[in-house]
Amino acid sequence: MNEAGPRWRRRKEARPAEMIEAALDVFAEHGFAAAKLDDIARRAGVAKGSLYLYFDTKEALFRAVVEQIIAPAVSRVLAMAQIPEEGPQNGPFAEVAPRLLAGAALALSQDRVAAVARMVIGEARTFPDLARVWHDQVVGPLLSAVAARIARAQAAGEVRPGSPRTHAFSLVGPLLMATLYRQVFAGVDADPPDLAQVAAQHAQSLLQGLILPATPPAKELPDD
Amino acid sequence: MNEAGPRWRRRKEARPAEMIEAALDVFAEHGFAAAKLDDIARRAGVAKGSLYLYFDTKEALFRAVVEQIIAPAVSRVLAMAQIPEEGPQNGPFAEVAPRLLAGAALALSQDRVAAVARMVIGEARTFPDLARVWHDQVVGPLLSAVAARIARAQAAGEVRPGSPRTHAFSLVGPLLMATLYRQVFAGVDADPPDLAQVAAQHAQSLLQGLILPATPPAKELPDD
DNA sequence: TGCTTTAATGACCTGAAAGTCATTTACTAG
DNA sequence: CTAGTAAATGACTTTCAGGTCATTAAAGCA
Repeated sequence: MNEAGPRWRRRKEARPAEMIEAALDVFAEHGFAAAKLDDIARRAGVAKGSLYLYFDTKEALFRAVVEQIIAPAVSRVLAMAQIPEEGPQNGPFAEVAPRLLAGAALALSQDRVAAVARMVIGEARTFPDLARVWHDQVVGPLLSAVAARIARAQAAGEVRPGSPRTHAFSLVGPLLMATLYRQVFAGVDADPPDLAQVAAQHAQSLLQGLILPATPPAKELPDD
Repeated sequence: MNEAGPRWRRRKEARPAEMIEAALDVFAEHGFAAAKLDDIARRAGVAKGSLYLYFDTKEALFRAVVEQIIAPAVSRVLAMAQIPEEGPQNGPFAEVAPRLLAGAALALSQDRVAAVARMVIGEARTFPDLARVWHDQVVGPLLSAVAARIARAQAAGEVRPGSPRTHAFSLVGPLLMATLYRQVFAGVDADPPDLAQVAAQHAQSLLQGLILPATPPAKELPDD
C-alpha cells in the first residue's frame, strides 16, 4: 500500500475560489435548490464540512458565485462597448451599437455567464435580496449606461425619438432571448442560435430598419 | 357551536382546476422547489392527500400548470397576430408586425403567463423533459410561425434579407426581456417597463430603423 | 332508511440534504 | 523535536417536505 503523501493539504487561500468554481458547475447543472452541497464539495476536492469554513450557508455560497462570475463580465462589456459616462465622443451611434452588441455577445458566449443569468432569473423570487443586488449592481447600471448613450445620440439627432430606456430594450433584448434560448434548450435543440450572428444581424436590422423602402420587385406591380 | 354544513363536499370535476390555480400562485411566488404542497393544498381548500387523487407527483402538478396556462395564451397570440400558415395575404408586414407585438404584449401582461415563462426558464435544467415539451409545443411553433411570415415578407421584397429566424429574435426579444424584467424585479424596481409601450416603440424602431438619415439639426453644422 | 361507493382527509412514514462538531492531522514557531 | 494552531474531516443530528394509506364521511341508490 503506497502512501504517496498527506491525506490533505492546508490551503486557506486557494480553497474559496475552488469551491466557488465547483459550486458554479453544480448550480448551473441542477439549479440552486437541486444542487447538493455534497456534490459541490466532492467536485472541489474537499469535505462538506469544509465548505462551512468559508461560507455560512448554501445561499451565501450561491451569492458568492454570482458576484464572482458576473462582476468581471459586466465591466468587460462596458469596456468593450467603450461607453464612458462623461468621456469624449466615441464615434457615431451607428458604430457604437454594433460594438456594444458584439461585446455583449462575446460575454454571454461564456456558458458560465449565461448560466448565472439564467439562474438569477429562476431564483430571484426565492431570494429577494439577490434580485435587489442584481438590479442595483448589474442590470441597472448596464441599462442606464446604454440608455444614457442612446439619449446622447438622440440629442445629436442621430437616433429616432422615444424612451431611451425602451430603445435599450430594443437593442439588447434579442441577445438576451438568444442567450436564454441556448441555456434552456441546450440538449433539446441541436441547432441553437449563434450569439455573434444574432448580434450582428440585429444591429443591422434595428439601425437601418427591417422594412425595405418599397423597392418594386419588377414584377408584381399592378399593370395600369 | 354552529355546524353550518358538511365538513367537505365531493367535487370531482371542480377540484383539479382549483388545485392548478392554487399551484400556479404558489409556484409563481416561490419557484418549483421551494413551493410546498401543504401550501398549495391549503390555498386550494383541500388536504394535501387530495392533491394525489388528481396528480401523481409534484412535478406532474407543475406540468399541468404549465400546460393549462400556456396553451390558451399561445393560440391567442397567434390568433391576434393573424398569421395563418397558408392563408391569404393578411396585409403588409409593416402592419402585421405591430399587431403581433401588441398581441404578445397583451398575453404577457397577464402575470400568470409571464410567471410560467419565468419558471420554465428557471426549472428547465431540473426537468429536461419539460424543456422538450416547451420547445416542441410552445417556443418552436411560435418562432417558426413568425419566421415563416418574415420569410414571406422577404420573398415579397418587403423585408431586408437575413436569417428569418434571427429576425424573429429581433422582433420579439425586447418584449421577452421586458417581461422577464418585470417578473424578476417586481418589488425591487418601482417603475417597471410597460409592455404595450415597449411593443409599440420597438415595432416602430425595428421596422423603420433607429438611425435618422443624417438630418442636420440646423445648428451644429460645421461652419465652412 | 340503510348500503355501497369513493372523494376526501390528515396523521404518519421516510428519504434526503442542510448544517454541526468532536476529532484528526498538516503545518509552524521556538 | 515538540508543542501549539487551526485547516480539514466526515459521521452525526436536525429539519423538513414529498408521498402513503387506513380511516372518515358525503353522495347516490334501492
